[in-house]
Amino acid sequence: MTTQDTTAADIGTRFAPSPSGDLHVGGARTALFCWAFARGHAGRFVLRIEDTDRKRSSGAAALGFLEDLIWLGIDWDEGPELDGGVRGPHGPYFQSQRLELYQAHMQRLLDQDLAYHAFDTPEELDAKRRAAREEKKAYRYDRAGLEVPREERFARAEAGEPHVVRFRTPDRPIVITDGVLGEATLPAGEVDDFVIRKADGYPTYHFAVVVDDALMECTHVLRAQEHFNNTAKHLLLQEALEFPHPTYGHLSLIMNPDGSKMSKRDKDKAVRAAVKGAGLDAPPEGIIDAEVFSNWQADKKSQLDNDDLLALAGALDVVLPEINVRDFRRSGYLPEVLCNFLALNGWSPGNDLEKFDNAFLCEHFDLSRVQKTPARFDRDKLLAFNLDAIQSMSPEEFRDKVRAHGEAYHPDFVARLTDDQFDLLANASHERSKTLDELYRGNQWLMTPDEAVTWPVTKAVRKAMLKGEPCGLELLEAIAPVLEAADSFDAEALQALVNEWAEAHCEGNLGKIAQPLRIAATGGTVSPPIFDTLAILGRDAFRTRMRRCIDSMKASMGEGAA
RNA sequence: GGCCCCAUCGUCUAGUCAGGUCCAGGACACCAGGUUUUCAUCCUGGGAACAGGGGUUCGAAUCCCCUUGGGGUCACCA
Repeated sequence: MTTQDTTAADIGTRFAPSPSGDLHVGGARTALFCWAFARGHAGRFVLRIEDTDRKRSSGAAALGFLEDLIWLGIDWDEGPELDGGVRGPHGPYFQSQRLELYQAHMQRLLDQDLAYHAFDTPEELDAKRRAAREEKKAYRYDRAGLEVPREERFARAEAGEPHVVRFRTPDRPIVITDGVLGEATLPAGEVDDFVIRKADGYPTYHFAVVVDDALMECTHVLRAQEHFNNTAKHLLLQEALEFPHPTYGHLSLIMNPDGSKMSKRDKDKAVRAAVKGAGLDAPPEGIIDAEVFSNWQADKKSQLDNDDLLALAGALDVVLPEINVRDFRRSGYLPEVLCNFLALNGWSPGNDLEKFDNAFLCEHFDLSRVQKTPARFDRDKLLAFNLDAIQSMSPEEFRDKVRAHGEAYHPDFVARLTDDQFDLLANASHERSKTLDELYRGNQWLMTPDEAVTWPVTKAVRKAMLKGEPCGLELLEAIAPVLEAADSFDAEALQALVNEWAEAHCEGNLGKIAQPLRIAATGGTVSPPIFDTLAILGRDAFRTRMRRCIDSMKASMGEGAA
């Protein structure tokens, strides 16, 4: 279990997900650790696609998660490439393309009676499983298949009778040695004669993983803790096939803050709660298909596809919990921050150090410091890390990154602004940005045409505009001509101008006039610093808005009095 | 339910393997002040944990046992 007597060049790790368009954060962390371990030991990092489930892997394999890995900064030495190519000497890297390989090793087991054909029907097995459940006992396969004589088994299989192949599990305790958890012993009888080839001829996960780890020379297998008990099966298979045992390391799961398992279903859950809260029995106009919606409502276990979920969440103003790497990217997290934070969930370098980059992780990652307990995913802390990273960027770096993010996720927003406006906005938003997405979510006032801005009289608006003597609205009317006649409309000039005016008219209290101006410019009370806000908007747009605001406020005052 | 594993502030964790320097350190969150033209930052201070019970030992967060709690797993899914 130590790597002391293995030379660094011999080390190989792999990340072996089933094909999917999205990478779950738990998977991302597993990939990150496997990658860091290989890189830190001058080893190989292999990417393998576990697509032995024909039902789930229907059609062309969706390999969108490769993009997620690349975005995170995780590269691989062997495996499929994004453009459809392949690299590495141990291919193919899709298990569905390695069937002959499995078959050859399967035959060895069959010939040696280490495995056998079994003809039980799924219905028979189901019945036995149910019976075991009713007796409150763990189900174990009863070896009914072995009651058929050997010759007959081969003959019937040869004749094409539907069957599976089961591994003949030796009747003895199994010791699992794990680089993270230490040693565990499963009592004899715990592992039954598990299926290694399905009726459709495909190997099961257990068989494929053992053959491939050996053939692809994976010396270290880091995977989720849900595989811990499977390791016993894999150890047995390795012995039967005379393969070496890799070093195993089982990583604890990543949980929600409430302790439940982090799952894509959480997104549906959040939206369902909002739908229920809003008392909706049909989708908001034009958001998603009504039939899709009602089917989704009828079956509480069903899941909406991501675009529908996003649309519905947007309409209901709920924030979806980020689950996949893609979600975090969309929310404006930086890849290096996500890696750092993911690594910190389950590993720590010690010495109270918690901010580090991937290079550091590669250099220092080791199994002995991996946490054994499940970690709850704390988005607040991730957000704080992201804030720190954004604040340490140069203005140029922030502008470029926030712009790239906008072009990907808010193209209409970016298109609506001139480059100068965008740069002003980026600079004004930098110090208050926790994510790359906030600029877009927080500045919708820039997206509204000047003639369409409205001024709802919220509590904060009432306070800034209508309270005090003189009230904000009066001040706004007083300063309007001054601003309209301003020589220059850049932030600095405006600041000088308004400051001077405030000196004369508000006893130097800038706050008295700043909020009315902000409300006039944006329709609300939140925006970047006021002079930046005005400068970004520009003189003409601001004048239009200010005049309309004054009219609107007067109108609502009239209503209030009536 | 059977089996396996685990257990430090609300959360992520340092300290545990080589028992004393730990009436337990850091970070996030929280609370109280302060800075600030809104929001967000930012600054200062504060509360907050060794799950419980037995041992071993001069001495235990650290070693052992039990209880409790948590997680995983019991498919022709991976």
